Amino acid sequence: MEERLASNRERILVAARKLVSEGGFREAQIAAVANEAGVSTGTIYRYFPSKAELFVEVLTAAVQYEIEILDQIAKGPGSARERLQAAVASFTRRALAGPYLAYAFIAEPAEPEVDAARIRCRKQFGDVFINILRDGVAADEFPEQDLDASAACIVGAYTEALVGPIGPSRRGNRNKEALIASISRFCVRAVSRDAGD
Amino acid sequence: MEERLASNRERILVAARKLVSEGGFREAQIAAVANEAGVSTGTIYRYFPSKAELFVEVLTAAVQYEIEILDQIAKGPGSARERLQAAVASFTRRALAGPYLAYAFIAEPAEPEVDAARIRCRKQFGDVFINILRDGVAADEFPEQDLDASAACIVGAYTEALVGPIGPSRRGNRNKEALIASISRFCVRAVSRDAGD
DNA sequence: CAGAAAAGTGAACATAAATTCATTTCTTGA
DNA sequence: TCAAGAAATGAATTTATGTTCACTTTTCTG
Repeated sequence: MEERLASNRERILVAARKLVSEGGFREAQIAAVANEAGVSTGTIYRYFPSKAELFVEVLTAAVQYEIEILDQIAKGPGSARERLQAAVASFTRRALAGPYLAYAFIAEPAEPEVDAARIRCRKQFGDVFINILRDGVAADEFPEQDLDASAACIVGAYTEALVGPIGPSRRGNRNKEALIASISRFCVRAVSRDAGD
Repeated sequence: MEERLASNRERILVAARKLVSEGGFREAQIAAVANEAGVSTGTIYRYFPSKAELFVEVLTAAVQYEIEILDQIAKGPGSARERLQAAVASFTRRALAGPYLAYAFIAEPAEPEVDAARIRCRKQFGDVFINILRDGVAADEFPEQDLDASAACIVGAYTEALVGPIGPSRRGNRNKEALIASISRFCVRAVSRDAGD
């Protein structure tokens, strides 16, 4: 039954993502993934050629999903400022709901291949923001600025705020919506002429 | 000779820092450190109880040095805005000159102990910025804001801009001073009412 | 239903890297 | 100078983990 094949593959991916989200790449050994997925280690190698390729797929799939949502926002209606604030808030809100992606995204994995994929993904995120920023500068909503640098700073800012020492896992349950608002306001102000509030 | 003892210890630390700076924690095995320092692996264990403790010391020493410089700036003269811009520029300039610390700082090391030290260090950096921001808000230079979140965002912003896909190691030699200026302007705007330029 | 093919298994293997320790080399003080 | 203790060595050991493969179980087909 090819349903089972597909379902197994999916289960392995889900298990791998779960482990990464909970303990980073460090906790996601093949044996642990196999256990979590309810299969044997050998089975994993029937579906994925190597640990590295498995995790590249985990990472890119998660990022692809996020990128699509952000892209919708970036290409949608509203001023550049509104779209930027919406994009940052949307990402951080989902990250806080279950900080899956955020961890996978910041952790430095052992395998160079996965690391390379991570860098590519960060670039993709940056590109989404570059588009919004370009619109904003063209419409004279935002001042002239180095778009590459601003985009990288935005990605870094919200990532650190989510998983760094401030992040929800480190301190007691601070108000999540307040944190989301603080982060997105920071990012909007950072590329604007004035705070706007 | 106890001079030699101290000098050996120092050589090991320097060698470890060099390897981390060049290839991240991944490249810094005990054997490599021993080779770089010109001692045997056994000798390293005469000076450090474990690999983890060696790298905790490497990390905290490097960060301590940076923190002191930033603290000077934070406690020095000038408006909060000026001090913030100077602090960010100072850090990024040194990081670009030899991206030692920046890499050590972002890389996820294998050992949980080192990872914990990294989080603590990020917190320390954040605290420096919190002080500047608090001054600025008190003097009504900056609008009211979540200081913890802003500080984390600042640390994340410049870190990502330095070592992420934008960083000097990824693209051709863009103008370093221009990058420094872009990053620090981003951070200052992000906490200010207006861009100020 | 039998037999072939596919899928699944997990113990065994391979590899890499940290740590140890029996042995050697060096330093010091009588 | 020499013995005693400290320091250094690096091959051997341990540990951790990715990968393989001979074998078992399941599924499909004539």
